[in-house]
Amino acid sequence: MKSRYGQFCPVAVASEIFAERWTPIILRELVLGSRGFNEIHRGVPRISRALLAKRLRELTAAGVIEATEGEYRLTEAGQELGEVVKSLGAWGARWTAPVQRDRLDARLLTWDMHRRIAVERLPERRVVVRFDFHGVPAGHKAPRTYWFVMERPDVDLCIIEPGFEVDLFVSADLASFARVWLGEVPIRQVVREGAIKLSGNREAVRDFPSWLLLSTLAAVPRPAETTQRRVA
Amino acid sequence: MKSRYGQFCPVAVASEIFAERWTPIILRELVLGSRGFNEIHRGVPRISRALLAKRLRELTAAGVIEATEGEYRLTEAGQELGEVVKSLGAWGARWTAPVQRDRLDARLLTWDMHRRIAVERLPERRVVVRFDFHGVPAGHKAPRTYWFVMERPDVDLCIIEPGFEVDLFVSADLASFARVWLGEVPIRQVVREGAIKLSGNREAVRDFPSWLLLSTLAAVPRPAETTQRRVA
DNA sequence: CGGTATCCACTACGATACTG
DNA sequence: CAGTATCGTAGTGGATACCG
Repeated sequence: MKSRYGQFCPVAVASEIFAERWTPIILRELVLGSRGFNEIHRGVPRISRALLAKRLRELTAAGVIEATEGEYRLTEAGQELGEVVKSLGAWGARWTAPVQRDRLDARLLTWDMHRRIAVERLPERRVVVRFDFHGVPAGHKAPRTYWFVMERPDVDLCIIEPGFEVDLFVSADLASFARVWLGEVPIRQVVREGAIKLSGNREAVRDFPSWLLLSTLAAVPRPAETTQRRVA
Repeated sequence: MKSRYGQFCPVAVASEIFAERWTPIILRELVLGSRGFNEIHRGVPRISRALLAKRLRELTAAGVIEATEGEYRLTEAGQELGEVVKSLGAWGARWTAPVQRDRLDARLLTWDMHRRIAVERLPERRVVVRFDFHGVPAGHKAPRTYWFVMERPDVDLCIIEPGFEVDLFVSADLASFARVWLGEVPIRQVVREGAIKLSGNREAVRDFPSWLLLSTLAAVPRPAETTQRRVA
């Protein structure tokens, strides 16, 4: 076992575990609650399955996760490393401009969103939402249409027509919706400006903004307007 | 500019900046106060100079550091990223066993140490300390002997005989000294056990343990004895 | 569902030498 | 001191196919 950095400094040792390609993003998935291999992969779709398996093995060997009964779980050490992932994310939310063309991916957005629905605010009956995203650069492989089938307490994400009647149609510019998701701009403002259009069942249109909890990073305070932020 | 991860998630965007090879360690040097190119390189000696220059350019482009008048400085964003470096280091101190054979490097240890001397506790006059490390695997290129020339408020690290009379001789097992440096074991205990030997001027022998401030990570609380820690 | 095996392409990196 | 230039290579990881 050769050390990448050859330093006994704990920053270097921790970096050998944490600062590998894809690893922070895999850990983010685990922090957000993914447990199965394919489930994790949905949150990191552009990693190859072979490499994902390798990274999971490495994290297991490092004692950050445990693999039992086909589930991956953060150990105690892993949960503390999860706090580092959160601070890194908070830094990104504060100091970068994450919504850029080559980063837009509707799969990821809907995958994240379906975990952040306030199920207790949903009506008792099943609610079906259909999303249509536009403003996606051509040549992108991700679908433009997604469905949420929400039946308390479950929220299922579909990429093929689920066959139920749709209660709410959401038609949105992908970049604008991503900015809403990240808390950079209030959803009602974007609806007013027309970059997000809601139609269908009257109550669903009215209540949808309250169902959607937004990213856990949406609440991160941003630097003052006067401070220079980065375009990275 | 193609995105590494193709995700607008701030964790991914921040990882594109932070979780690159060597970058956390370069940032650690900046956090600890290094400013010049060669100064930074002394704290990251195993990176090639070409790659260090490239990383510094990338960090500048990302707005994490600024290069002015031949000095690199953390920006406001960089200082906040420095907090992430510190938490990562704290995690490493808590959950890893950093002192392993292939990570020992006396250059790094002495380089870090010379920045952590309580100069205000030193005598008025110049004090010269000579370190001799043993227990280093053969084939290691780093010297075994180093000198600190301490003349308030400066502490100079030398790898060649500075020509002054030596006040204090420190002869130590490198691994043991590293453990002391990281706060894993008290210096007086290791001196008692014989893995560190102090000789020379009587007062210097007595006071040396109080001059040496230890790593900034030495004070990190470790998990309870009963909790499993990693050997990574 | 949850992976492994194989193969190949690339590129990031280290080594070395050189420059203002 | 503070880098740049050049070049060869090790190793990383993507693609594809296969398996229990």
